[in-house]
Order: sequence, then structure tokens, then C-alpha cells
Amino acid sequence: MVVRYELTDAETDRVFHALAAATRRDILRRTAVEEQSVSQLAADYDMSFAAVQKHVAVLEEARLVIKRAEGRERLVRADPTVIARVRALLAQYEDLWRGRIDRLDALLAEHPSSDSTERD
Amino acid sequence: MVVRYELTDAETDRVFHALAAATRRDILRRTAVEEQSVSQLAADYDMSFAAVQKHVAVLEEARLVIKRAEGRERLVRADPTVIARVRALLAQYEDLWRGRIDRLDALLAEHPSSDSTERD
DNA sequence: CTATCGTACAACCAAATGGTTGTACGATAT
DNA sequence: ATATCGTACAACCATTTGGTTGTACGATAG
Repeated sequence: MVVRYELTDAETDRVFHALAAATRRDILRRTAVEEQSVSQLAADYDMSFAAVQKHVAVLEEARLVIKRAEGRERLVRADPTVIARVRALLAQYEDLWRGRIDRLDALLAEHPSSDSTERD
Repeated sequence: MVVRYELTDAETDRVFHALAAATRRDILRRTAVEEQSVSQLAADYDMSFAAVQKHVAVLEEARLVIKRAEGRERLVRADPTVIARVRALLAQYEDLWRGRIDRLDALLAEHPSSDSTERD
């Protein structure tokens, strides 16, 4: 039995909110390709370092990126696990539309459930 | 050649923002299963009719739902096409992470492109 | 040791968000 | 004809968001 973590409503809110800004999506893309320090990221945007720092924090709270310390730098890298869960959630909406839903836990989609079986 | 509509940054912002609230995700689920009037939707939430109306408007502006008039009612139904595009976008982030990107248009992900080939 | 780099964080501000109530108006039911 | 239902929309308000600048502090370079 694979313990598949389900996102709560609040977590899902945070993830979609984090994805709802082009700068943050860009940061996600860049850190998906390669780990980047906050100042490396900040260098390419037309806003203050502190602003970029805040965008990274939003991504971090949504657990879309992970930050680790290396000397005085903070290296940011994308973590695809939450993205995968969100993709699965969106797929469920499409399945609902197609009338493809039969399993109860799919109907309960977003509502808290302890665990379920892996399929992906 | 399949004309595949790509979402602009602003459109993507709107879609993710629309998805970043549990009430709106619930409306999307309900209208994915069956067309619902605005007051049918509103009946089940602990907020004013006007508030629900606004949530529906946000979903509509993101083109996640379509509203049609039937007598004095406005019937809302989910439209899965934008969802599908967003799922594809998220899949690209995962692909970036896995180093699976080889085609140029995938690297340009979100940036405006006239058309591309269908694969889904 | 000192200067600087990378970061963290607080305070502040304008704009957007998410709720409310009130008014208006066409469609329907009596 | 009148009352009511379903909706639209404006005005208002508290909170959140997304930016700013300024200060502080550990890590590194000279």
C-alpha cells in the first residue's frame, strides 16, 4: 500500500495561488531546469530583490520549490511532486465532465482522506 | 495541422487564480457533472447569492465555465478545454524537471506561439 | 580587520480580492 | 395586474497581495 498524500483545500489554494503569477511560473520553470540562488533568480526580473524573495517564499509555502543553504546562498529547486498531484486533480475534473467517475474517492476528490492507492 | 490555442500569461494567471479558491473548485466540480443555475449553486454555500455570482464570474472570465440563458435562469456548465491546456502546461514543468525537454516550443512553454501540433 | 555579498525581515503603501447590502429589472406564476 | 423569482450590478468595507525601502546579519573576499 503506497501512502499517497492528498492535498487539503488550504494546500490546494496555496498551490494554485502560487501558480497564478507569471513571475512565479517563470521561477518554477528555471528552477525545474537547474537549481538557482535567489539572487541569480532576482537578477533577471525588473523588480527588487525583496520582491523576488517574496515570490520564492510563496512557491516554497506551496511546496512547489525547496530551498537549501549553501554558504551564504540559498539555492532553490523545483519539486515536481505537488505539481503531479495538482495535475491529477485537474484530470479528475475532466473525468467528472466526461462522466468517467465511478470510484467514490474520486468523487470526494479534494476532501480529506487518510490514504489511497498509487496509480501514477 | 491542428491549430492548438496557447494560453497567454494573463489568461494563465486568470485560470490559476480562479482555481485558487475551494468554493470555485467546488462549483467547477458540480457544473462538470451537471449544468446548474446560479441560484442552485448558491443554495449550497454559506454566503450571499451575490458572492456566488462573483465566483461564477471569475470562473467565466477564466473560461473554465460557460453560462447560457434559459428563461430567467443562467445555466452554468464547466468547459474542460482550458483545464486540459493547464494540465499540459503543468506536464511541461514536470518534463523540464526530468530533463525531458528537447523541442524548442516546449522550452518556450508559456510564451506566445502561433500554433503547434496536437499530441494529447 | 574590513568591505561586500547574499539573504532575511520589518514597515509601509496602493491595488486587488472576497465578502456584504441595496437597488433594479425581466421572466414567471397566481 | 401583481407578486415573486433569478439575476445583474453598484457601493461599500476589511483583508490580502505585491510591490517598495531600510536595516541587520552571517559568510566570504581582500
